[in-house]
Amino acid sequence: MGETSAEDSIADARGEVIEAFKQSAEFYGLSQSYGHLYGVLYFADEPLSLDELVEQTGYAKSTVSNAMKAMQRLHLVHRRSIPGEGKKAFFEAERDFWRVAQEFLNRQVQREIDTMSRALESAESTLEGTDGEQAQRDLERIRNLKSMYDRSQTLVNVLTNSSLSRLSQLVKKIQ
Amino acid sequence: MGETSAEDSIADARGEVIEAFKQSAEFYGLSQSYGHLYGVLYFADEPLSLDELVEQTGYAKSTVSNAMKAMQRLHLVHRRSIPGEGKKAFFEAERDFWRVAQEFLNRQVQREIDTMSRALESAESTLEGTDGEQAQRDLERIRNLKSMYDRSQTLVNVLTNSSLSRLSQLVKKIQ
DNA sequence: TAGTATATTTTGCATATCGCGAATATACTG
DNA sequence: CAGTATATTCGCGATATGCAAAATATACTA
Repeated sequence: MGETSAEDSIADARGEVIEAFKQSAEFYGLSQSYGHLYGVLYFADEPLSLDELVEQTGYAKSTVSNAMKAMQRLHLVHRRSIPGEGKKAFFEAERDFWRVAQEFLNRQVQREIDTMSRALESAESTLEGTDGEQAQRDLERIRNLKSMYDRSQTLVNVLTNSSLSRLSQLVKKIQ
Repeated sequence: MGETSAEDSIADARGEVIEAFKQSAEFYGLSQSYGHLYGVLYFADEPLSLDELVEQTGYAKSTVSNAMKAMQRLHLVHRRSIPGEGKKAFFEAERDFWRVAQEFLNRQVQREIDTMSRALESAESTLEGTDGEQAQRDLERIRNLKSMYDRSQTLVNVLTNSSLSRLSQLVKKIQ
């Protein structure tokens, strides 16, 4: 039985976590490559360039470039330029998932809620002057939806404006 | 200028809401047809059969059948059989989104957290006996992740075990 | 301002997904 | 247990997506 070198242990440990990131990426509807690239950045000690990411993952440069663009939009990675390094771009992982979640709630989910709320308000006013049983039933269902979306809106506001520690304390209380 | 009939108003109002459902479906990574079918069921006064759904949406029966199967898995629709109607299946929308979200958290998200937690624990024990600066840095990053996933686990537990009204009250207090 | 290193876009291809109609399987009825 | 109504699966064509390699655009440097 041979000894396991520190390098091997580190590679093994990172490999396991990166594999889990790949599965998570798939779970959230992203392609596995995002999880892989995110994982490499997560363990990197300093920001990595496109070429370094290509070298460490084996993906094509275009793949990495597109992934970086997409993950920047999701606030999963940040772009940094390093003075004296020319045009070269460097990327680092956002390691605080709470920030990522807040940005997502604040932008994407907010849009979803807005779209739905507008549609519901419009449908509501369409039916408000309409008589008949069916119209009244529809109106009630629309108002139910609206009140649910209003509650969601409140929840999103709270989540995007509270710190994680504040929420953690509250969660503890509930439990 | 002609008067708008009650039927037209109802159709218009439903159309707007269903269109918003289609966009929502896309937002959550599902195909638009799911949103359309869900919307039709949302406004239906009683459970609808496959054929009725085909008639109201224009999709092929196989499309509707597959969509119902998928949405049942997501707890967005429920299957009901009506006594005396033979094999015929009827579907109704789950109108309480909070239930849908709870089921999703309880099943899918729980699995995601479990997978990641297992990977992190394994990686942690791989590195626990390893010396060296890099191993220590990795170990700390892994432990950070683990503590974040533990907090998520707590949050999921709270959300899946609390009623919406209880949570709403708390949210009001925070705000 | 020319040169060079680098990022981004485009292209082509393989693969996955969607919705459809036809074929098959299933479960109730008489 | 045969017949029939119904649901489900299968295979197809069209469309979209992901990846890699090549072409183009960009920004710094000397």
